[in-house]
Amino acid sequence: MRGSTGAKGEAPTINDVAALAGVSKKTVSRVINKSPLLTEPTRKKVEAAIVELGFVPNPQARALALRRNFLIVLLHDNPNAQTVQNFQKGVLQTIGDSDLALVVRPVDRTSDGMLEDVRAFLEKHRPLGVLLLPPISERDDLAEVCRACGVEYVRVGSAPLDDEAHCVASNDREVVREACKALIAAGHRRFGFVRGPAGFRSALEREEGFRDAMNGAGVAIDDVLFAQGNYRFDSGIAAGNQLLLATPRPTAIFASNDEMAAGVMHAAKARGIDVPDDLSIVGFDDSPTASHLWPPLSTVRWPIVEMGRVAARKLVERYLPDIDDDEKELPTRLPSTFIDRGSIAPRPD
Amino acid sequence: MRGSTGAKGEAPTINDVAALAGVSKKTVSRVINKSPLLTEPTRKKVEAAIVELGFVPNPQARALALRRNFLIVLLHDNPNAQTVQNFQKGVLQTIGDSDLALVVRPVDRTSDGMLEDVRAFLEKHRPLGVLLLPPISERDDLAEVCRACGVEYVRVGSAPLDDEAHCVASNDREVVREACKALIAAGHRRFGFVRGPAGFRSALEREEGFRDAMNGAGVAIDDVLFAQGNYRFDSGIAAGNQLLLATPRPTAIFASNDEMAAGVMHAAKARGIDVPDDLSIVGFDDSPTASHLWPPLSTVRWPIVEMGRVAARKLVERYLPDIDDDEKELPTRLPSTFIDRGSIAPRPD
DNA sequence: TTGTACGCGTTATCAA
DNA sequence: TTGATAACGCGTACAA
Repeated sequence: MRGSTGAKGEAPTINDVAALAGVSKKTVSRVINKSPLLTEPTRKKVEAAIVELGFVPNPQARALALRRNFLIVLLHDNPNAQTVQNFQKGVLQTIGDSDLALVVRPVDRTSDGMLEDVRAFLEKHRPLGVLLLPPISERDDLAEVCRACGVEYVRVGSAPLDDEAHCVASNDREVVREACKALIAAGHRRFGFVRGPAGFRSALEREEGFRDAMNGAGVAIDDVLFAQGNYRFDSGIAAGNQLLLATPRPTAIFASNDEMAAGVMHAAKARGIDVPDDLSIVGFDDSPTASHLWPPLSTVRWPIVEMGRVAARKLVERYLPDIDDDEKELPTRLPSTFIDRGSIAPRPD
Repeated sequence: MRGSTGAKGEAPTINDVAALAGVSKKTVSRVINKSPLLTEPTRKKVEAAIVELGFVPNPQARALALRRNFLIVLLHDNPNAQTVQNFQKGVLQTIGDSDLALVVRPVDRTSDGMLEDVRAFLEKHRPLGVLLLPPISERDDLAEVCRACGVEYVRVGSAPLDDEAHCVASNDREVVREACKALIAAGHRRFGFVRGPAGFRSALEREEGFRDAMNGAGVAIDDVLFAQGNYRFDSGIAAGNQLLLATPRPTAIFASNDEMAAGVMHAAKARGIDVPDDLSIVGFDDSPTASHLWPPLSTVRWPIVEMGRVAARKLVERYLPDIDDDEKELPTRLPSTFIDRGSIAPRPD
């Protein structure tokens, strides 16, 4: 399989190809980089030599000469492992057979030096581009750091966070509205809402969607019980305990993510409140947990693999225009899906 | 914060440092690489220049000169996102402030070209080392590819898969035995066991641990009901349905991972069998789902972050002997923990 | 203990 | 359209 002429056992270089094809290094380089000003016979000759030797361009040398590494960095501070994983999957679908590699870089949003750390990392590794996952994708100062370092970026979020070329977004507000409409259609009028952490765009969007649904159905917001959460399981339990103590008790609770919805379900079970007969619950994320719970949790699914694919293509396209030119326009909005499982039942009476 | 002398706005190079310090490039190089044969004043001079310029060695140039990239590759084909994530966390704790970067590379174990893909990837990117997560860590041919490419590797597994320098292992057999002893101590004598996929070392080790416990308690293996699973939720449901149909019904089921345990729990709930009053269940992995289920699932936790830390150190140590020389020996066995939550109850009677 | 000259494999410049 | 030659920034013989 390897180059049949790999005399010294070492990988063949551009010089070997040039010598074999009887041309100069630069011409070989032009073939590699698909320069348009090449004679067809020259190109053929070189390509034949490349195949014969099994030549593969050395990425280290290219990186040095181009002052740019063929790397995509996935920057995230995401507690949801499955989301990160699925996004990676999408990115890798895009860069699969190319020369690119994916570097994963978790960061600590609570750290003071975070911004400087990222800047140092980017200046050191000079990646082609950066992919930003929420919640840190929401920070404009991070995007600014990327620009300052001359590194392209694409941000992923619950709603558009930047111009079309630099973001990929879900439609949290609309899909939450739709999910809540399902609760309303089941007859519910007494609602609880578990908020996501303050300052998170996703938390804001989901709450807006919830409010839209309430308004649309003529449910007074004043009658809705709100509880603050932080996207984690424990905060869901606390919120559930708080909401389920109220009189009259809500018959339906929307939690801004699945972890908290699972917590609400815990709180209900611990109080002998049956889900869904006494209480309907809807979450957000379609985490693995959602389908494993009993009853299976109705929730919302981001098209996260697709988002990874698209985000990576937005990033890579301008550097590797040969990737799949003839493809459709790259969307900025990738709509989420409401998945109605078993945690919604008609209002108890 | 940047070098105050960064005249052209470009990053300072080793030449700038040499010029400022009044020494040669090589001397600067020696300082960077901590060569022992340097005068103290020379070193000080150079270090002062480095700080003044804010010089950071260019990794691309180093990679080219050393014919080696300062990259660690995490190779995995692991369906458990949380495991991968936590392992990454551990790896990053080790390489945190160094020049290293972590490249994540999912592979498809079912693909024919997998081995060649990995080889091509390694030859192209020339990483310092590779970290292998189960189940692909169990494949000796993959380790062989690493050796052939001159790339160091460390394998992670349920039991030692290689010599001490090249692996980090849990003690699945022992900890499963311990977990099952808890079931026996609760009075259970009629067991069901849900197997992991055939050919997986982890599946084998866990079954052996289960058998050890049965033998130790004088429970005849012939009286145990076995069901085959594939580590996925659906197979857990199927296995649960199969086991719970038997007469007499098992009062305790050990599932070889949490996903399948959740499936068993589903099957039980769907049949109106109460967990844990009618049926005790134990899983393995301590996935996020485990604590979110109702009742919370008793399970086993790998010290996966620690494993990532140790595995990375085993890999990096010989290349960066200055990392933390004065640390303790690096262990090969990192014992797992049995976590008894709410899914075990005394045998019903 | 330090410096000189060259190599690593690719791309860029600019002339032919 | 092609080629000779010089970067790119660092490491290593080998000499001093």
